[in-house]
Amino acid sequence: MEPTIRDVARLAGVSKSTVSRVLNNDPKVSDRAKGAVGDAMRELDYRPNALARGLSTSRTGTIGLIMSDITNPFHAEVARGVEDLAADYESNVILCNTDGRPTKEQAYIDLLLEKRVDGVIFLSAKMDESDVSMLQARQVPFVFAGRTLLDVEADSVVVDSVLGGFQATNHLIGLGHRRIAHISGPARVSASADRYEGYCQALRRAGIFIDPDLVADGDFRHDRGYRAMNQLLDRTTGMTAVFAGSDYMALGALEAIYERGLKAPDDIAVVGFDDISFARLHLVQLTTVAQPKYDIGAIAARMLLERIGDPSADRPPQKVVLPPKLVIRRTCGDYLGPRDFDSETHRGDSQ
Amino acid sequence: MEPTIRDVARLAGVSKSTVSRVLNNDPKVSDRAKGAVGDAMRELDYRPNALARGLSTSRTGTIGLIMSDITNPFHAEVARGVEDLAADYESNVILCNTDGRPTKEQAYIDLLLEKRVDGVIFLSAKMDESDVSMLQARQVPFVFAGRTLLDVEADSVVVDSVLGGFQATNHLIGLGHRRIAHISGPARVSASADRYEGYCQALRRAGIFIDPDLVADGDFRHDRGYRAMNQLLDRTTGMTAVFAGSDYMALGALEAIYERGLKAPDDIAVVGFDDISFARLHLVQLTTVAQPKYDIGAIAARMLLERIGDPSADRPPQKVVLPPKLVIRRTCGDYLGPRDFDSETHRGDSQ
DNA sequence: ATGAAAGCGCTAACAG
DNA sequence: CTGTTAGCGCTTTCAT
Repeated sequence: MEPTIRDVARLAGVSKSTVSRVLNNDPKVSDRAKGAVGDAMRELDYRPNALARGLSTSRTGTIGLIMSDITNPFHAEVARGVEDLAADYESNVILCNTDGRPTKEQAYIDLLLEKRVDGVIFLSAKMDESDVSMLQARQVPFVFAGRTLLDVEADSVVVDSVLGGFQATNHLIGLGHRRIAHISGPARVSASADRYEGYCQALRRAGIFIDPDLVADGDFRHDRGYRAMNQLLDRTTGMTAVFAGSDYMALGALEAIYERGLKAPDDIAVVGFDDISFARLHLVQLTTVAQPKYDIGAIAARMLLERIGDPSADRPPQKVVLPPKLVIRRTCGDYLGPRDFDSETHRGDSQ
Repeated sequence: MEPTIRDVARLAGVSKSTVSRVLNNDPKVSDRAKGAVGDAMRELDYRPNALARGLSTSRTGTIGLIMSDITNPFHAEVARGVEDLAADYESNVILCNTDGRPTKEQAYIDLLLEKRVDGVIFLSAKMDESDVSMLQARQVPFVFAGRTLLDVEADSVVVDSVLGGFQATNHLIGLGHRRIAHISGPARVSASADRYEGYCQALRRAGIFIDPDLVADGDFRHDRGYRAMNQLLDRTTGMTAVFAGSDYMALGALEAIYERGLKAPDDIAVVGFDDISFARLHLVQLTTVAQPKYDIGAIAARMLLERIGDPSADRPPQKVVLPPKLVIRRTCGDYLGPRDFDSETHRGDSQ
């Protein structure tokens, strides 16, 4: 059997309480006792039972991470940030893949509640539908990473997608493009709408007409990017650039472009969104709007763990907005107009 | 406060034991009692406390997943398999990123032991150094996914890397290539040695001299693939194909090839290993040896959970070897020689 | 079929 | 500074 606090106590010649005290390094224990207990622990290779401890403290040192799919590189990166920070706080994270299905999400929430996690982080994409009511009822803190639920009071950390869309589009405008297409993300996802909004803002500011024919619906995924680009190529004329709502779609768009014997950036300039690791490959060299993926996770985790740290401090929900960053690579081509200086600045930023 | 078994008992007018019995659906409870308890649970929105339960049963329904980095697409895919299967067994998985550092790994093992996980899955890459002695001492079952520890008796699931290396090289030989280079994986990783061994076997079988000048050292990563390819290009002559130990390195190799104005497959055919999602992109179309990533995780998890299921059954450690699968795409070019039929077969296999 | 009671391993007042 | 005593919420004999 595993040694318990009791065995340690007996071996060290003290009471369980004393052992417990050194375990939680209570200042008021004599050095003598501390030493004896330490020796005993080492000798027995004692390891406190987190279950028992959790049962009496009702803190488990575990948080849940609910996301649609860890296989998505973007999510994986965020998860990494969460995990690293949790480790700093001596907490563990339980992985929950929901595939975006509410049923699965609900089942996981139930499980996490049974395990008495200290809190949970939501990383799914949909802007509605998360049933956090159970968490609220049980007073389990939670934070949203990468999105917010408008009608729910909760911590959240997001990146400014409107700004990102603006940067991407504005960069294209700065390069001299006027007929700029957009391949949007899935409906019902706030990031989609925001990126489109940024696109519109940039166009408007430049006094460019927003042509509905220039926007095609996508869903963030590769295939739809490919199809959307083909539609655009078929239906519009004079298009010289496209801003895709995600890198995957931008990749799909590039394929469609190449398939027609066109070239990027010469014929069509392409800008993506996310900066997944493959965008960086020389083979691809995709200009894109980078999201601070790791930081999204790390900050979300920190917010959560801090709140767990002192539940008494009844601070209001915080909303952290992180800035995206334009990363200029090959697929958008070189600067054409007179504002070369600006362009250089951007380029500098991105390195 | 959270409702407990006691509250349920009181409300249902039965004893705690009875409630516990329906919780574990013990057959010998009257329907009457079962109904009353069920009602009470629903009314109170009762949710059993997994900590308390774990404390008395010493089963937590949680397993640990130790890997170097979830951000690696290959690992993420395996993790997904693990998680899905754990969910089927109503277990949760705790994510542990070690970055390959033994210190971190050790710290995590300690933590998992404190949390009293039912078992752990190792997914790191190094073939030595895992300190599983603590797990053995505590009788905590564990399995290795993607590798084995030679001197440790444990379950493991791996793919036949020798066969994979053979398939890749043999395919190239079938296409008429004779001077085939290899970019190896990191030393100390069994998969590296195995893939190289497969390469040698194929060459030997075809009666082709194994030229040391044709093999360059890599580390599975992109940059090293790029550098290794450049070295090969500089130092050797007549090379018409290269088998890279990983897709990332193959991608790097392709870059080096393109940079010199050469083409794949026309000038140099390239085959990778892993079949990460990007290999499939039209932009890349990398011929590669696919590993059943998801299955590796799923099978490892199933083995572990089955063993946890009945610890009494003292079955000997199992070693599952999964077959890799050659996926033929663009970077290896078309079949040149007379054995067109063979080639078609391969192509059929891969779809 | 059901209840009473003793634990599981730890923490947390409360005395001293 | 240290020990005693109750729990934390569940399972599990052992009676009945």
